[in-house]
Order: sequence, then C-alpha cells, then structure tokens
Amino acid sequence: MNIGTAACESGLPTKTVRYYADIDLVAPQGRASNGYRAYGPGEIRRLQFVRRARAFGFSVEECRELLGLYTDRNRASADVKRLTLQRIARLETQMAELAALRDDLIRLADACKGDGAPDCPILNGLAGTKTS
Amino acid sequence: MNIGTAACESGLPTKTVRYYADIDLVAPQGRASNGYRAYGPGEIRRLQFVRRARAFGFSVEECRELLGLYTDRNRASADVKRLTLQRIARLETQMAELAALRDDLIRLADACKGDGAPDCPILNGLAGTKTS
DNA sequence: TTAATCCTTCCATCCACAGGAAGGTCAACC
DNA sequence: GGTTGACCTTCCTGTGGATGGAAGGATTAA
Repeated sequence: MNIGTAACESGLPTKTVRYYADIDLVAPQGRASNGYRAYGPGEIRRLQFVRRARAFGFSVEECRELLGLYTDRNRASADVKRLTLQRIARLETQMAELAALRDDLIRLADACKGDGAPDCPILNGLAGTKTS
Repeated sequence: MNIGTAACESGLPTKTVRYYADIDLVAPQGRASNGYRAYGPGEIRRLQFVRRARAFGFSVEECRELLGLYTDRNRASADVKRLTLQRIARLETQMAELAALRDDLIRLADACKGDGAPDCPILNGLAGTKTS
C-alpha cells in the first residue's frame, strides 16, 4: 500500500503520515523498489490508533508510549489508565483556567456599554486600572 | 530605562520584551548612545497591557489591535467589546470541546479495571474497537 | 583590576505539522 | 510513442510565541 492509500485508510493527511515515518512513530513496513513507502494493515491500524489518540489530546510522545503499550503483548492496562487519568486531570485544569479567563472577560464586557465613548472599561481593565 | 528594568517593571521576561521590540509590538522609545534599548513609563504601561491581554488569551495580533485602540484617543469602545465578545465565544467553544474529550476519556477510564490484565478497554477504545 | 552583571545580535529549538519546489514514477488515453 | 495527470520522493521554509544559548561589547561594584 502506498502512502496515499495508507493516509486515506487511516484518515490522516499524507504529510502527517510521512511525518510520523520521519519521527519513527509509525514506520512503514519497508520501501518498494521505486523507493515508495510500503504500508500494510498493521501500520494502518497503528496510524488510526494515533489519529484517535491525538484527537483525544494525547501528545505525540504520549502516543508513542501508548503505541508501545498497544503493541506490547504483555502490556499492563494500569499504565494505560495512568496516562488516561493524567490526561483527564490536564483537561480539568485547562477547563478551569479557561473558565476563569472567560469569567474575567465577561465581567469586563458587562461593564462596557459598547458605545463609541472613549472611556472603555475593558481597556481600563486590561491596563490594570481599577474598574469597579 | 534599560531593557532589564523595563522587563522587571512590566513583569515580562527580558527575552519577551526584546521579542516584542523585534516584531514591533511595543517598540522602545529609542536607543541610548551605547545601543541599549531605552524604555519610558509609556512603554512600560503598554508592556503591562500586553502582558495582561496575553494572559487573557488574546493573540499577539489581537494585542496589536487592542494596543492600537488603547493608544487611539478617538477609540471606539464598541471595537474593544467586539474583540472581547469574540474572545469569550472562542473560550466557550474550547471549553465545550475539552469537556467532550474529558467525558469520552472518563467513559474509557471507567471501563478500565486498571489492573495488569492485558485486555484494556482504553486501548480498545482508542483503537476503534467497540467497547460497550 | 577584575569579576559580575547587563546589554547587543544572531542562531537554534520547541510542537505538530503544512506548503511548496524540483524532480522521479506510473497508469491511462490518443 | 507522446502526453497528460496523479502520485511519489526529498528538501527547505514557515507557523506562534516565545525560550535558550553563544559570542562579544558595556557598565558597575568591590
């Protein structure tokens, strides 16, 4: 299977598949006589796996680790669960930070009439001037 | 005021202040005779402004726009409010996406006993195998 | 005087690719 | 046989927003 087909089957852009080969995340089976990368069903499965894990926000390095566990027949699901719980915790933190930001911005926006007046509470807020 | 002092006063790393000068986001007043960047109170205020706006998640380009409005005496607060509301909407979207991810991961993690057993529902889930 | 600190420029690095140039390969069609 | 067009290769550059470091000049305190 050429890289185009592999990309199509795995749902990844060709560039990404080539990139994953470059960084040795998912290496092709080998090379055809013309130098083309050759992919088999196993690589497709791994590419799909990485695509899903990336969509779940795992970094490429985490994907590498997950792939190792995925491929390892003696894998311990405890390790996988650990990574997943870490990822969940990171998501919670990110969400809390975003929520705090949003609340601050909402407070600023609420104080702003939004007309053409030159005195803008948002700018004052960002400038550190007291707003309330 | 030299760049070190300006960095200290504004709460930004020296490197970042220099970077902002390079990309012409906050230019120094001028240069001293020895070539050192010279900052005044006005620049400090703008650096602080950018630091806060960046902390609020505005991109550097948005900061540039906000700075323009901040500096413009005939600024219209409607423009500022528009940017802020856009930013809030973007935050809401991001949070919703993160929440969806988290819920999916929690569902996977819940299905996983987390023992040493080789059959891991999380890996199966990431691999696209049916889990429920 | 000398050591420490500060400043300058320039270059490299991070993440995870994306875009594009220059050129080789292959199948189909006229 | 020629030509188009799709596909493949490598290599280089750029993204955002800095950060780290090297090499070298300036300033300052002891």
